[in-house]
Order: sequence, then structure tokens, then C-alpha cells
Amino acid sequence: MTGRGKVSLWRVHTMATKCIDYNFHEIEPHWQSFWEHNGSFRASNQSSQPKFYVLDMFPYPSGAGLHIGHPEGYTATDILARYKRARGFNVLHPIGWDAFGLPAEQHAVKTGTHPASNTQNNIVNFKRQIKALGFSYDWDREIDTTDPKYFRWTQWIFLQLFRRGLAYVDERPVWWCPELRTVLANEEVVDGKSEVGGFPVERRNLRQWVLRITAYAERLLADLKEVDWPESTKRMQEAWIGRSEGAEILFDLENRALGPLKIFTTRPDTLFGCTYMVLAPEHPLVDALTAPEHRADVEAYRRKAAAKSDLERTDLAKEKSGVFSGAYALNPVNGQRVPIWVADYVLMGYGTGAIMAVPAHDERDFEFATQFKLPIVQVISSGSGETKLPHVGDGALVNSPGYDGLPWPEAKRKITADLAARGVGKATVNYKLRDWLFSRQRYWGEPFPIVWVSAADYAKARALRGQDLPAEPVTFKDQGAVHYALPLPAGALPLELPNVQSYLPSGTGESPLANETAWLEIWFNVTTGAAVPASQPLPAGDGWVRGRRETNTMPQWAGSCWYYLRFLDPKNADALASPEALRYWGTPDLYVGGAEHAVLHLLYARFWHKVLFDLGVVPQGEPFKKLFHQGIILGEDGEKMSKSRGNVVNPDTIIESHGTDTLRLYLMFLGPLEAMKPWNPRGIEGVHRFLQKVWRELIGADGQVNPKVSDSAADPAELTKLLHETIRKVGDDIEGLRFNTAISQMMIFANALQKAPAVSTATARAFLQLLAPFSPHIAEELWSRLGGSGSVMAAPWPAYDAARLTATEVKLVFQVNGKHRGDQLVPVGTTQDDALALARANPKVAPHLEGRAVKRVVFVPGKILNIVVE
RNA sequence: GCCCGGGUGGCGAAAUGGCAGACGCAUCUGACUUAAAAUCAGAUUUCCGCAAGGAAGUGCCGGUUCGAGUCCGGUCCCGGGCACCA
Repeated sequence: MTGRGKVSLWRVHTMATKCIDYNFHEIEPHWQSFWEHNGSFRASNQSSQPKFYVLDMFPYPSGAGLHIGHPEGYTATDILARYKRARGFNVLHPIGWDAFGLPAEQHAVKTGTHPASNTQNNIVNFKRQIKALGFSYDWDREIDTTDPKYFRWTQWIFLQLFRRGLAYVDERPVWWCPELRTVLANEEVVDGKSEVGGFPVERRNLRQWVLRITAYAERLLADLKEVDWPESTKRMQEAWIGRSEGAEILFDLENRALGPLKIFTTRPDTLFGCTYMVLAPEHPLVDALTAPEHRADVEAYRRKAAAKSDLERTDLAKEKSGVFSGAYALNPVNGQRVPIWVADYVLMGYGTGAIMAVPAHDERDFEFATQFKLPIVQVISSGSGETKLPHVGDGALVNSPGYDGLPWPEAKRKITADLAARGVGKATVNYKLRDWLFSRQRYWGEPFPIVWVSAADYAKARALRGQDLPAEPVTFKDQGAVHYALPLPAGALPLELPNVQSYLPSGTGESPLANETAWLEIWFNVTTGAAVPASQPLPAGDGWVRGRRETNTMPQWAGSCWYYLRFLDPKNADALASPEALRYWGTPDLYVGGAEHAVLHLLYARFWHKVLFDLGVVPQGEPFKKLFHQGIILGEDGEKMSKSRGNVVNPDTIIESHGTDTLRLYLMFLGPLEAMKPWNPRGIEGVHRFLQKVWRELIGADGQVNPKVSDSAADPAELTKLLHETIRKVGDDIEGLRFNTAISQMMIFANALQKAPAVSTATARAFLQLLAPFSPHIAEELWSRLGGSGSVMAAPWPAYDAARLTATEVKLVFQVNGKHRGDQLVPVGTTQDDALALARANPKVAPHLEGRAVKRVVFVPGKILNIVVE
């Protein structure tokens, strides 16, 4: 709490409202302004308290406003943040805006207004909505990824990637969306359509920036063992990285002039079963090795395959297609001639784009071989009886001279080693993970801090600032000329977006920035990073070269890859965050957000974090040690909420009708946080009634404290015991993110409160402290009215007394043959013999024992007595 | 096809291997009220029974156990993810 210098304000605001009934319209804004004036949620970077950093996935401020899914996750983290503060932690609970993105740009294309103004409008609206929910964010740390003070450091991180050779340029087939006029990452294409907008996409060759995430594949995979994440999310990342161990094997071609053909296989042990080879249609050797009499067929097939999108290629899985090339390779183990086919079930992008086909032990090869009547040779036997082909399971080798009888994993090792000894193969690891396509042909994104220069000018720059440049220059060839990528010096950042005439991308695939000649074509000072339009005279002095700026911008993921670090020290102008802040706060102790980011944001952020770790910027190897996904809230009809279905719930409506305390409570009471659950307006009434009941039990009809609540009142014994149970359960449940059962327990307590003839102020206040993280406004109001000093949140979390929880009597359940036959209150410590005697005497139990011999007695003290009879 | 989740009253759900259905919704009955709302008291898994009581019951089949919603094997259905990755 930082109340210094604000004593008078504090006084004014500590007072409760004057309302007589539970008037949330008055209470909620009142306490929100109290918190704001007191800076109640400011986190300090200097503190002797233990730290706790709880992070939400920051929202994209869309024009539609807050969706009900936002407050679900945000309420969960807010409860935890408030609880941890009460437990004496210095809590960092920040929020910001992931504000670059396509919708703002599309809006700009339509209206001609700058995307920044639309974005700012949306932020204002989001902020209003989020503030109305009463979340305990430290607004002094608010960040906006489109703010040059922020993206300066996004660009800085890119420069580090660039310097380490982790960013390069490549002309490659990419997903191009004609409607959006931009390329999309693999991850942004769903079922052949753009993830945003659902427009069709096609393949195009374009010059792109690519980040070498594959260099980190092994660590991204291995370090999943270190994090406390949902198992399903870890599995998804594992599958996405897709590691497989196998071997690269060289097959000599019959036409030895062409050199060997390199294939990748995970099953080198089946080498003797290879009856044909397949090259992807794009494989560079196809042209050279195709026999003249097959050329026409192969050419036709390649053209057909090129016209297909990846989707069609994979979608037409039912029937395989391919053509024979007329060429043959020689099997390195036995010199057998193997025909080479061209087929699009082999993908150029994985392995070497060429395979050895073993139809007996691979389903795809089996299907292909059957269709084209190619031989099938079994080399693995499942052991007993006939092996049904294709057999992809366990077994030992057959028909493999020198290896017969070996279990396949052993044979795999041995054959690989033997091939390696002869120099015709080696063990390798392959990943499905591809390098990350990192550029977009858009306006509304971070500009790349890169200027393209000539070879001679690059050499000049290298002499002046070699340490900023990668070991290998990044280049691309355009109409015979080679262009060199020269980074801006870090001191010249941020590189801001110029204003443009039109937000429409150019039809050639370049972003709207390509039309801004004055920004684009420049005299560039290689040491200072200063720029002057090339239309002006060459400035005096050394270090000026002619350059053209990079016109691509970064994808939306860039800003969200490191925002959790900026919150630690959001105003720092000298670094993305100070080393002290990075050391004190570390990484989030808990990260809550939707499961839809399982392989996108969460993989990219891990990659950047590891690079920053290697640079010595951050002290930990993983950014998010504990992750939790909130479930999706469905519409009332049990369907996914959507505008077209008309089942969308707007948080504003609920705040207006029931108040945010009710909304927050309801969102948490709906079911387990991680579950998918339907919205039910009736349920809101239920939790609202609970809050009204709490109010009524503590405040009388006249608006004064209920006469039954007083300092001198003696609580009924059961109420005291229940209070301590409730303190324990609510605390445990908050720690375990089981908010629904915590609320149930508070409801049970409220019901007891109602029945109690007298309640001590201390008990009432302790209960309000438990309620405060969930429904903070009403808790503050009642706390204040009961004479609590300051904020309810400033009071240390109540402790439960274990002694109060132990009862003197417990209910013992009597079972006969495992069936419940009766029960009885017994003193704690009742022995088995006594319990047995009680059971025999019990009128409900006795008839079931009559005339039957007792075989066994199971006794769980204080719980159960099970009598097993004949 | 493969990999994850999940199937419990009319509904949302709860249950360290130990009384299945806490808590809430909805419904019904009663009290208060001229009346309604609100509030309060009570009932509400199914079947048999006037009742006392009994029997069955956590998708389905089987197993382990004194005892299974919970653990194991199989199976069906629903949701999510991946999908010609050699």
C-alpha cells in the first residue's frame, strides 16, 4: 500500500456509501475510485516481501469490446492476486494491449483513417470495461505493443536474433491470401482458409523473413519437462515439434553421373524391404533423372501437383497418385535395382524430400504399391504365425541377410552403424517444426529495422560496426543484383511507421510501405542510423550509403513474445527491463489464458525467451513455469458464442443488471475454471441472492449494522467451527484454482450466518476477508460499515485454528458387506471393539447381522465400520 | 487413423478408494401478504410401498478390493488437437 501524501483523500474514501439496500450501482464505482486514489494495486520493484507475479494473456482490443471469456480468466487471476496480497506477497498483476493486428488494418483500408486512431478508440473502450470489473491491475504498468516506446524493444530483440544468425531471408512458397493480400504463417491457416476472416489461401513464392526456430527445436522439446503446464498442451507442442530419430541413407543412382540420392527414414532396419523409391514432385533431381520416354508423363504430373494447394494434396488422401520416372537406384545393402517414382504423398519440406518405400511395413507405401502393382517384400516378422501386411508393429527381422532374427530396434542401430562405417548413411534426427515465417505484407505491424544496401556498402558497414552484423550476411538476389541486409544501430530505434496515403497493400505482394518513397529510398548513415530521403542531396560526412528500407512488417506474435518482461519495468528507456527488475520479479508464477494459443504464442514466446537467455538478458530458460487454460463459456444454447447465433453475452449488460461482484462470482461458480460450460442467466440470480443474503445478515433494514452483529456477541459453537473450516477450504481452493467449491463453502457459511441468533463482529469481518478476493466491492463496503479500518484487503488473511476443526464427536458409518446400514455419533477415539458393540446394538444394523457368522471386520477410526458376514 | 480431455438428478455441478448427488438453479408445498414480488420453513435420483422400509443407481461390459463415480482391462458416445512428416 502506498498511501503516503494522500492522507486526506484516504479518509474521504474510506467511508462507506450511504445506501440502505445493497445498491451495487453506488458501491462498485465508489470502491473502484477508492482503489484508484490510493494506488492500492501498485507493485513495487523494491520490496522485502516475497514476490508473486500473476499474468493474464493480454487482449487484442477488438472493436467488438470485451467478450465474456475475458473476465472469466481475468477474474480467476484477480482472485489469486488479491488473495496473495492478503497473504503478504508483493503482487505484480499487470495488463496491456496486444494492439497490432489485421482487424485495425482492415478498418483503416475501409475508412481511410489511421489504424492507430481506431486502435486507441478500442483501447479506451476495453479499458472502461475492464475497470468496471474491478480488477486489481497495476495501471501504472499498462503497455501497448503499438507504442514506439514498446516496439522499440521488439525491434531490438529482432536485431539480436539477426546478429546471431537466427533471422534470414528466403524466397519460398508461402501461404498467400488474395483477399487479405498478405502471406500467413502455417499456424494461421486452418483448413485451407485464413484463420482471420476465413478466406481461401494459395501458394506463392515470395521473399520472406524467416526466424530459425528449428535451431531451438531440441531445447523447446526437452525443456517441456521443466514446466508445470496442462499435459495436453505439452503434448501439442511435442507433436508440433515432431521429433523423430532415424537415418539418412545414400542410394547410388544407376546413372552415377547424377550422384547419390539421399533419403530419410525412421526405419533403416527395413532397408531390405525397399522395393521402390519416391521423390517429391519438387525434388531437384527429378528433372535430371527422368528417362526420356517418361518425361512427358512426369512433367504433366509435376504441373498438376504444383497447382494443388497443400490442402488438396493432403485432403486427397483416399487415393494416391504418382508416375514412374524410368530411373533406378541401387540399394546400398544388396545392390538391388529399385525403381524411382515421383509422387506427391512425399513432401519436399520434410526430411530430404525423398524416401525409400517399404510397402510391407508402411501403410502409405503399402497403399501405393498395391495401387501401382509394385512388389511387396516382408522383412519384419511379428513372431507367431502369419504376419498380416502392412505390419508396422513389433517384430524381428527376416529376409535380411546378416540381420535375420534381430529385434527391429536393435537392427535399426546395427544397420545404421554399418551404413555409417561404409560412408553411405548416418543417424539423424528430423523435426516437423519448420522455421517461423516472420514477415507480413502489412502496414499495421512493427517495421523491420533493416536497410538493404549494395555489397560494397555492406563491406563499408562491416568495417565500421562488424559486431552488429551476423557472421554470414543476409542477402537476396533481385534481377541479378545482390542486396545485403544492414541492421539499424540499436541507438536508432525505434523505427516508426511512416504515414501512408493508402493502407491497401500493393498487388505485387509488398506492403503499403513500398509506396512511401521518401521513407523507403534513403541515404542511410551506417554508424548512427540517421536517414535522409534519397531525393535530397547526399549529406556531408562519412558513413552515408544508399539504401532501401525493408517494407515487410512483423507478425502480430512479435509483440506478445516478450510483453511479460516489459511489465517488470515498463518505462525503462535504456533496456527492455532493468537487470534488477528481471532478477527480482523473474517470470510469471502463474499464466492464465485460452488453450487456443497452445502452439502459437506459447511456442514463439518460449523461443524468444531462450534466445534472450542465451544473450544473458533473462536469468531463466523458460518464460512460463506454470500455465493454466480457462475453459470456454458457451452460449445459453450450449453452442459456441457467436454474433450470428445471437447468443453472445456482453459483460456490460450483466454489470448493469446485477453488478460486477455478482458477475465475477457467477463466472467462478459456473464450474471448474478449466471446463467448457454453458452460460445460464438463472444461475446469476442464485449468486446475486447469496450476496444479498450476506448484506442482509450484516446490515439491517435501516442501513445500520444488523443488531445481531456486535463486538460482544458470542458466536454459536457451530458457527465458529464452520468459520474455521471455511477459512481453510477457501484458502486451499484459491491456491488450487478451485473457485467454484470455494464459493460453495462461502454459501454454506452464509446459510449458517442466517441461522445464527448472534454473530461477533470478528467472525463477520473474517468472512468478509474471504469474500473480498471474489466480490471485492461489497466486501469493502461491509468491512467499512462493520468498523473495519482502511481497506479489507490491507488486513492480513485470517488464519484458521486447527484445534477448532477437531470435533469431539464424529459420525461413524456402519456397513454390512459394504452396504450402508446405519450410522451413529461416537466420541473421537472410539475403538473397534466399542464400535462393533454399538453396531450390534444398533436397531438398523442388527437385523442384517442376525444368524450370520462374521468373517471379517474393517474399521477406519472415525469413519467407517464394515462388517463382512457369510 | 493417431494423441489429449470428458460422460454423475430436470439443469450447472460436488465427492484424500469409505454415507453418491454438497452448493446453486429449476420445480412443488407451506408461512408471511388483501395480493404479488422479496423473504422464510420444508420437499425434490429412480422404482416398489399408505407408511415404516426396501431395492436399484455415476455411458456400457468385465476385473481388483471388506468397500469403486474414483484404480485396472475392454467398449460406446461427446469435445479438443494433429493428420500422407517416411
